[in-house]
Amino acid sequence: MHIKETPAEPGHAPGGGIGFAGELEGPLHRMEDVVKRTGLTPRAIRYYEEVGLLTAASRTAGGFRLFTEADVALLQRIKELQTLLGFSLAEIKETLRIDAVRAEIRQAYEQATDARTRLGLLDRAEPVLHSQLALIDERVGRLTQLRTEYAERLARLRTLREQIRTGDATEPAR
Amino acid sequence: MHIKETPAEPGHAPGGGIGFAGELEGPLHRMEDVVKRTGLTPRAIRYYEEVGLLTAASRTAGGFRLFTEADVALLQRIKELQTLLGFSLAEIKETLRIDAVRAEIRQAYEQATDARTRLGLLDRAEPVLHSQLALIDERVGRLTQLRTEYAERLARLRTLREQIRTGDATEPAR
DNA sequence: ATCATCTTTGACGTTTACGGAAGAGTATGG
DNA sequence: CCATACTCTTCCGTAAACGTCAAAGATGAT
Repeated sequence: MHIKETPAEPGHAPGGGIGFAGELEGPLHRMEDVVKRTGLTPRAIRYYEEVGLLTAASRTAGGFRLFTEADVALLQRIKELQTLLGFSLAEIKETLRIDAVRAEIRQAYEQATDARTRLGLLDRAEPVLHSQLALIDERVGRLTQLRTEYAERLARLRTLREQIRTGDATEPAR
Repeated sequence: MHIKETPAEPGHAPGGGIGFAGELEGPLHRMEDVVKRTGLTPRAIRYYEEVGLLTAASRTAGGFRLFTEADVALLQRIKELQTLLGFSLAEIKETLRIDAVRAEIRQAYEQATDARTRLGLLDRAEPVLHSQLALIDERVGRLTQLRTEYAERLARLRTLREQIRTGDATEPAR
């Protein structure tokens, strides 16, 4: 599954030269670039690969990792799921697995296996998507509520300040 | 700051008897009650105190912690911020610190010194509230965006399933 | 060929947020 | 007074998610 091995062309002018027809999988990026684009550290990226969040990247003849554009996107997604939703890597892995199933289904759909299998996959994928959507909704709800609180506080604070500024103090004199 | 030391009346009938006039700070709760009401563990609660999320609770003569109703509310808040918003304890601490500052300013305001002092306090409080609001807004924004993605995926997944169910395959025949 | 960077694989260290057990003391119904 | 249940502090352990060297090799530019 997944043919992805040491390619022949590692470097290929990274910075302006748009390769003419002939490339099959787009440009590949070295660790440094990916680090810059994702804001992650090399260690983190390697760790993600280690725990199976990414399929092992292809390598140069010397052993340097080469990431595809899809890898970069995946890493950005991972970071978002982590920081925005507070997902653990395990949860993220599950999420990505669902995505993979979705992609598989799309492919399988086109390559048509049997309907029962596809339905089974869909049925398993849906509740997970559902629960995640629910989780997002709940979080948005709570955050919105919290936001309202803070906004009200800010408003009151400003009102107070204005009152003081206009000399409209609670106790004018004694 | 904060007068809060070993009180004289620890037990005082916890479960039905509403104390008549005379209590100044409401009923105090033992660890077990707090645990039941918050769903937290004693260890976690002690840990929160240890890292300064709560001001150290008062104690019985023997050293048992006694929590106020405010403590319980705070613990519930902590749990919410943690599980629902995915805040780290550090972030929660910061949030609570802001709240404390706000409360302090409110007190100072009510105890009214001169107008200049009050204005100064308000001016210092505002940017903090502002940044908190901005943080929440950003989070809500990203979450909403993520939500849209998920909703779309779910919709597509359902569409696919329906297509399969109705036998509406891509290739009807060859 | 050579130097300055990068990258790799270990391997061990660190932080966060508690869990769990030990040993001792406290609270309380009977 | 006593048994039983709770609680205290202390200290060690842990799982997750990397951080941080170290030693060695790989790349790219000069």
